[in-house]
Amino acid sequence: MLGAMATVSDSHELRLLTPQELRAWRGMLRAQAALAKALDAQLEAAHGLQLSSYEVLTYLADAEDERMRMCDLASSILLSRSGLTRLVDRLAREGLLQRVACSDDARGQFAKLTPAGREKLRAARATHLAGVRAMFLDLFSPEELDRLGDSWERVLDKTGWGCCK
Amino acid sequence: MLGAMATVSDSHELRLLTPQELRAWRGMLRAQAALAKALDAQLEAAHGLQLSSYEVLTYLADAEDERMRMCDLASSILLSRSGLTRLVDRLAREGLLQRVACSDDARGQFAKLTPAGREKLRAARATHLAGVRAMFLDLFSPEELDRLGDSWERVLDKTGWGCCK
DNA sequence: GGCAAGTCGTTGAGCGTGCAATCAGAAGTG
DNA sequence: CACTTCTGATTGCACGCTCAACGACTTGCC
Repeated sequence: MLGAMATVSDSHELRLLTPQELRAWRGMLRAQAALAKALDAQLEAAHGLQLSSYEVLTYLADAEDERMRMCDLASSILLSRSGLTRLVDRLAREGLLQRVACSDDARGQFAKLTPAGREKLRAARATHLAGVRAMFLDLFSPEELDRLGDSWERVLDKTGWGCCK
Repeated sequence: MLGAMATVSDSHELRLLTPQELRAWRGMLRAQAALAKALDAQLEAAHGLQLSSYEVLTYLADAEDERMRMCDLASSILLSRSGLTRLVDRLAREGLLQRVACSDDARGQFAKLTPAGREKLRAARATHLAGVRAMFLDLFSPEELDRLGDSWERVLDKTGWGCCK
């Protein structure tokens, strides 16, 4: 203990992280990375679908008339507009969605789910939700999940990301 | 409430996420993405250093003799071996570290911190830790941090990432 | 000792993403 | 109505990452 304190004094003007802080912080980084990679690999193996593609399909399925504007979609999944353009390109090429011109705003484009996309999502959702439960949700009680939700909200307020970059 | 239950029955064979679950899950995804981007941008702006580079320097600084084997480093920062090769290339080109042959194992390479790298890290650490505190650590009490640490540990056990891919 | 299998690090190819520039169209101002 | 300014979406480019393949070396086994 005292030994640890002594070596900490090599911080010249800076308060370093306590072990608890370090554990919470590095744990978060690793856990999130591990989760994302595991879920992505699972989805890829089972349905040949990337996590970002899955997210797009999910948002579309939940949206009015199964379609969304490109920019809304981009900010929903935290992707740049250019990144989304190409992602939608790929999904359209696979026939999972199609572009539809926007009548209100001639600049705009909708991405709209196709029947094939809806079916793909139906199949993938089972896999994905099972994974999310097994690797995350099932590890926590409802109270813990509420607390976690509160935590994220605090973080998101602080970083200021109600909307996108 | 009952209305919500009724609409949930559109899940044919599948239990969908409750609002609490959805909040905890999506919140985690967004919070982590927002944090990583904010911290990365901050470090880049202040010191022209990416988060992954910073991580490498940190691990080296904490290591015996300020050097680590390439593969250990790769698994520490959750990067593929080839990814690390190139990352170390960049850092070596900037003079922040150097490669050193390993005498025990002629296949091996060490990445070793240079004085310039040590100095760079010293400067960057202040920026980074301030950011981590402001956007994450300061938002939680010590008890909450402990609970979060426990949570990550559970997740990491479940995904099985003591070591790398 | 000699051979097979495994490991370490690097390289080439391919992919997904962000940034900056661009174009089309909308919205605000005189 | 003409003019500027802003926004939505796309494209070229550069970058960083992974995967697969490789060469160098180590380890285990007969």
